[in-house]
Amino acid sequence: MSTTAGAAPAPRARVGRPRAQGPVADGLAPRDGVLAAAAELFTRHGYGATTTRAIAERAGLRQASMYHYFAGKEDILAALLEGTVRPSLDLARALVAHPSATAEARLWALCRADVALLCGGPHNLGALYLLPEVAAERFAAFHRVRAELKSSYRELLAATDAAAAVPAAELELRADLVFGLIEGVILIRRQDPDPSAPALAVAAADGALRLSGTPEPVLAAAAAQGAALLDTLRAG
Amino acid sequence: MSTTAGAAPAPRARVGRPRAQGPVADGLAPRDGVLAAAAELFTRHGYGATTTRAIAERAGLRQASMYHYFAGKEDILAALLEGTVRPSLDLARALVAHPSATAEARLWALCRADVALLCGGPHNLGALYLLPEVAAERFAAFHRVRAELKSSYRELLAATDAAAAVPAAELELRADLVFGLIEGVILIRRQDPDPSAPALAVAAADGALRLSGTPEPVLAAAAAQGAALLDTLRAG
DNA sequence: ATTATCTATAGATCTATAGATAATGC
DNA sequence: ATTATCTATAGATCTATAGATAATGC
Repeated sequence: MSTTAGAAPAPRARVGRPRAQGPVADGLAPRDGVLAAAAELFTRHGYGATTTRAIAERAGLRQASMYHYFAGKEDILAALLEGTVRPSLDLARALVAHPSATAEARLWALCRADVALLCGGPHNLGALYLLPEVAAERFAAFHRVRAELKSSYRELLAATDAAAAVPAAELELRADLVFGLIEGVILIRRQDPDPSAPALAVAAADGALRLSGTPEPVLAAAAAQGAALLDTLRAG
Repeated sequence: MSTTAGAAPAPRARVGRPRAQGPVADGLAPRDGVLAAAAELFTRHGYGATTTRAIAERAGLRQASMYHYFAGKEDILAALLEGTVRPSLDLARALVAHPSATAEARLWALCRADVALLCGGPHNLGALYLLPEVAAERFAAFHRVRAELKSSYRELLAATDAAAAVPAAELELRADLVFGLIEGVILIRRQDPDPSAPALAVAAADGALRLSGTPEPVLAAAAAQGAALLDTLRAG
C-alpha cells in the first residue's frame, strides 16, 4: 500500500463553523443532503406542506444555513426536477438515435429504464412531477425538457409496426396513454411500495407495448432485445 | 300556468346577513360554492399552496364565513374526496354485480365511466387523488373506499379470458397497471386539457383492455357491449 | 329567535435576511 | 482571509376564534 494522497476517503476536517447538531453520517455533500431531504418531504407531504425548517432538520443543519446553497425553497424544487428528468431525456435521445434495434425494443427499453429511474431511488422521485405546484411558470425549463421526453416516446411509438395501421389522431392519443401509464406507475408506488421496482419496470414496459397494440410474440422479442440494449448502453 | 309553489326557482330572498361582495351568480348553495372553489384551487395549485382566504374569495364570501360550513381546511378536502370517489365505487359495484355481460365489457365500461367522472367535470377532480397531502392518516376513510374500487378493477380483470393464462402474481401487477393507467390519464389532462374528455375516456378504456391482454376482436365486441351497458345503467 | 354572514384579531407559524462565529488556509 | 455554519429576528403571512350585525321567520 502506498501512501499516495486520495486513496482513502479519510474523514477530512471541514472548513467553516461546525454544525450545531454535529456532522451527519450519510456522507453526502451538504447541498446533496438538502436535496435528498427535500425530495423525501416534498414527495411524501407535498411542497406547500413542507417547511424549510423541516428540510433543514432532516438534512442536519439549521434552517437559515440552507440559504448558503439555495436562493429559496423554489430553487430546491427546481434543482430536484432538473436532476430527475435529465437522465431520462439523455437515455431517450440515445435510444431514438440508436439504429440497430427495432422501434419496439427501443420503446420497451425506454419505458423500463424510465420507470426504474422514477421509482428506483429511495424516495420515489417521480412523484415530484405530480405536485400541482410544479405547473407554475417558474418551472418552465423543466417542462420544456419533459415535453422533449414525451416527444421521444411519441417518435418511438410511431415507428412501431402496430402504428402503421392506426390513424394519426388515434396515435397521438395512444402516445398520451403510454406516457400516462409510465407516470401513473408512480401512483402505484406511492400508495404501496410493495412490488419491487425492477419487476414493476418490466411489467410497465410490457404494458406499454401491449397498450400500443404490439402482438404478444413481437412483444416477447422486443423485451429480450430491449433488455440487451440497456445492458449495452450501460456498459458503453 | 298554475301558480303552484316551487314551479319556478324564483330568486328567493335569503336568511342571514347579506354578503359583503353581493350575491354570486352561479346558483350554487354556499357550501357547494366553497367546495367548487376549493376543488379548482387544490387541483391547480396544490393543497398547501391554497389558502382559506383564496378559497373564500373565489366562492364570494369572507374567509371566516367558511367556518360556518366546514370545521377547517382539511374538512373541505375530505368532503371533496368523499364526493369524488363515491360515484365511481357505486358504478363499480353495479358492474361487478351485473350478470349479463362479459367481464371484458364490464371492465371496459368501468374504465370509460371512471375516466369520464375523473376528467369530465370542470376542474379535473381526479387530480385530487394525486395530492401528497391526501396520503395523511386523516383521510383514511377515503383510502378505504378507494381500495374497494381498486378491488373491483382487480376482480373484473381476473374474470377476463386473457387472465386465465396469466399467473397470479403477474395478474396482480397487471391490475396495478390498469388502475395506474386510469389515474395516469389525469396527468395527461393536467398538462394539456386538449383531448376531449369523452374521447380520452374511450381511448383509456380500449387501452385498459389491451393492457390486460385482450385480443383486438374481443376488444371491439367488449367496447360495443360496454357502451350499451353504460347506457342501460344510466337509464335504469 | 334564528340564521348566515360580517369585522377584527390572537396566536402561530413560515421565509428570508442580517450579522456573528468557529473552523481551515495561507 | 475565506468559508460554512450559527443565532436572532423582521415582516409577512395564515388559520381559526370571538363577538357583532343584518337579514328572515314567527
